[in-house]
Amino acid sequence: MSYTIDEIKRIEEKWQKAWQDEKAFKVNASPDKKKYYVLEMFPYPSGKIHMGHVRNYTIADVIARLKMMQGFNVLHPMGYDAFGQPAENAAIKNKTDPKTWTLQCINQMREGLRRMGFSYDWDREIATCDKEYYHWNQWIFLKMMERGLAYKKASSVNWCPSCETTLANEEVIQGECWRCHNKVAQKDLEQWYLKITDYAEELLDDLKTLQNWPARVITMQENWIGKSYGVEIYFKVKKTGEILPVFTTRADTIFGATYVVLAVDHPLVEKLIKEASNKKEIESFIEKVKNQSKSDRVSAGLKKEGMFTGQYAVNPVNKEEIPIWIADYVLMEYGTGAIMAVPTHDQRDFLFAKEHQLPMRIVIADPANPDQTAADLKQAYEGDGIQVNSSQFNGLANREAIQKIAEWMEAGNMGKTTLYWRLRDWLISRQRYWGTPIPVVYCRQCGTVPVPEKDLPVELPEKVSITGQGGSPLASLKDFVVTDCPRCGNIAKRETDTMATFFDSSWYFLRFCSAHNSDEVFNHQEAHYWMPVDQYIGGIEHAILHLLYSRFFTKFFKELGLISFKEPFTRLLTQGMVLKEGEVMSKSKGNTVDPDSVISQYGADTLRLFILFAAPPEDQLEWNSNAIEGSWRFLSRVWNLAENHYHPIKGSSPLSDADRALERQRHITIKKVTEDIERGFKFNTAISGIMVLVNAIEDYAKGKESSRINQRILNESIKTVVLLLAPFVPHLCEELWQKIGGTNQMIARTQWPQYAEDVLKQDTIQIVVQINGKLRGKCETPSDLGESELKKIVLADEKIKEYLKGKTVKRFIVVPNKLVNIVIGD
RNA sequence: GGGCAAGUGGUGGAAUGGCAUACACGAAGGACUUAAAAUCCUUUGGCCGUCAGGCUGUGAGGGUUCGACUCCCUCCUUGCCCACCA
Repeated sequence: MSYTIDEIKRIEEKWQKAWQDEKAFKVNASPDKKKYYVLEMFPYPSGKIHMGHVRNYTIADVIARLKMMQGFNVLHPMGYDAFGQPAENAAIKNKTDPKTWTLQCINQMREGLRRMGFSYDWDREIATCDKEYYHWNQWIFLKMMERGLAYKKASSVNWCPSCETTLANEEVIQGECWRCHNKVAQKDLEQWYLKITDYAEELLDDLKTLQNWPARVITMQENWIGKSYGVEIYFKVKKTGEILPVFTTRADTIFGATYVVLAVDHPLVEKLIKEASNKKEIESFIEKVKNQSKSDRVSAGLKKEGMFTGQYAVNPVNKEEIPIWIADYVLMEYGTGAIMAVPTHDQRDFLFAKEHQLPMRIVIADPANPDQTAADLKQAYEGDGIQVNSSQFNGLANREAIQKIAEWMEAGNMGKTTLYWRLRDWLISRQRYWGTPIPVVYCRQCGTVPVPEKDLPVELPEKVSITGQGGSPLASLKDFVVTDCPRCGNIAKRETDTMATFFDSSWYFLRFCSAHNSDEVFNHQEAHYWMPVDQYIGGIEHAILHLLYSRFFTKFFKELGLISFKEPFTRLLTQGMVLKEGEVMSKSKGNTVDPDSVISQYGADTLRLFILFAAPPEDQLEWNSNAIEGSWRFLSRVWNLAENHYHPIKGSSPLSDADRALERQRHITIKKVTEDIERGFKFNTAISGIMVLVNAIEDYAKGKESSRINQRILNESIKTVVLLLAPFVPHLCEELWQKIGGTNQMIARTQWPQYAEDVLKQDTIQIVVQINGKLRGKCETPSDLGESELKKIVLADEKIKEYLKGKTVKRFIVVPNKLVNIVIGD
């Protein structure tokens, strides 16, 4: 048979069917076998799979298949993150309902995944919109409620006017909605939160244990959690004596505080401006700032607006009376919502002070500019220096003073050292239909009552008409809303908000361990066997959102005693984006390449090989429709080798140099491919290594190296190529293995090839000779020579002699079995 | 404004202290063919040279080293993340 697309299609369909019929990748927890759990971030089912999915899942599949061949019991499941707003939008657009639309997308997606030949245990397939799944969302929510971790509070929240729903802080990217990119507004609402802040310390500390996570993901999470040590300093309102705490990380600058600024929504503001002569003016300023969206505030940039309240505060360290202002650049969400302003040493304060002609005083002398005065400053000096104008602390290095001043203030009740976190509680209620109903009932007598576990799941009503106009459609469904109070039996109202879909995806990796268990959230033994996930693979865009939430849920399950580990994902790989003409492939840009069209032209194997070969997995990948030809050509050469040059024989014959060289190349390649994948996911160089071996086999088979061909060596080499390629291009390799493997066993269940160190060794090697660091020649020498013998051979080399004529050898540097460098002078 | 990553042929990329450009794409020339496609062979960083070979070369500049794409410092450019976080 020749290598044609029709033949490839036939082979790929044949093996996809065989894997499916035989449930080739179905696994069970068996404690006597070593396990390996490979997981990719499950897709949102929005239609067909795209190139990003292909890349993500191909990487995972190679790892899964390699581990299988290495004898591990490999769990490699797949499911769908199926709740969420796009389904509602699509339902409106296509005049259908979200469930119908979603299930149809799932079917399309599953077919796309099947066509790629991924090694999933399809018996564990889950979709979060199934009530068998969201039942357990509700159960988890109840457990959190029991422990006070799920609670409802009124607060200013992020509100996306276009999605008409609330958003978590993590879903606001640069002031915009992560999904629709519209500006996010602030709104006062009563909403459900999860107390992720209770876990801030643990979430931060345990990042240290994640040795095999990309450093930048760790850094992003650290910054997001944002632990900062500082001092809460007790200023006093002069007139009333009320305490006004401000937070600072720079206690060393306390003597330079020349005014105090409050956020416009600070609780004290109303009182402070009560008797102000320009009260009306101040109030209208407050209104204006309150109505600004976050992104407006940021884009307003350096211009800082504010007003004087007419009141003064007393600085506890020197009893100085300084004015109290309100301004747009101080945020109620962080610290105490009030700051001491030190314009000489904080750029924001500096700009504000210039704008409003407020006084300044230098308290940290810039060592490069020790005599400058506040009037000389063109900008705030934020660097280190020596304390000045700071009473008894004068002369201290400011780094030291931070600590000393904090202790002194604490001792004198002027303040206390404090810890502030940037992390906020997670807002999880959404005013949308297509999500998990929050299992809570509101009763006039009993208040907020959780739905009892035995009444779960609270089912999401179906065939609901969605308008997309304000609020959850659930609120208008009388049958849903009106219920009996589980506690007193009187008539009561159901909660009509649904859960954010990030709730669903925060624990799905545990559900895969017991995918269809209807009695419990997951089985303890099964989770104990499979978890944690050994290798997790997905996009960097989830560096904070999903990966932080999942870590939080895992810590919560540990507290419940359901699991015994602290972190869900041992190793994390974040794959790069797929680009076309330098831009990210996306539907909105219209620059997508449909995997299906590539498959019908070249087959899934070529697509898989190309996407792994074109770039390292963490880098961006530029789609090049020419370059894919190279992958096709390579596979056809492998095919021809197996078809035309593999001939079973019996017995063996002595080896020539050319035979030994090929055999050595075979072992080198096994070593390289195994290490490239395992040590750094270097699929691109692993593949290039196999290409090198194929090139060598072709030369050998064509008689380029020697006129005599040793068929046994040739056969071994071809077999090795097919085995090494099996994780990358599984369909082709299954087919070739059937022809040359000499067994009926699937290649997926065949042992990964081994290499022998002694075959890698060479009797003679080439030593690179440098003179003063420049390449000047090469010498054939026996391996493992000592310095003196090596020196003898190298210095006897004719060419080297030429270079050394009339010079003195000053040093002779040897890198064993590799290189010598002769340092010469005149 | 802060943080992180990256910068290597015409292109994707390889080499992480020791032969710069593996592997592939593209291009050029050749073989086969009536012709084309496919396939195979050869060449392919730049400059000089008929060859042998020489010089030069990894964003720019400096440093460390016998030796630097690799380590350190300064700068430039690009990408990503965070951002009035006190």
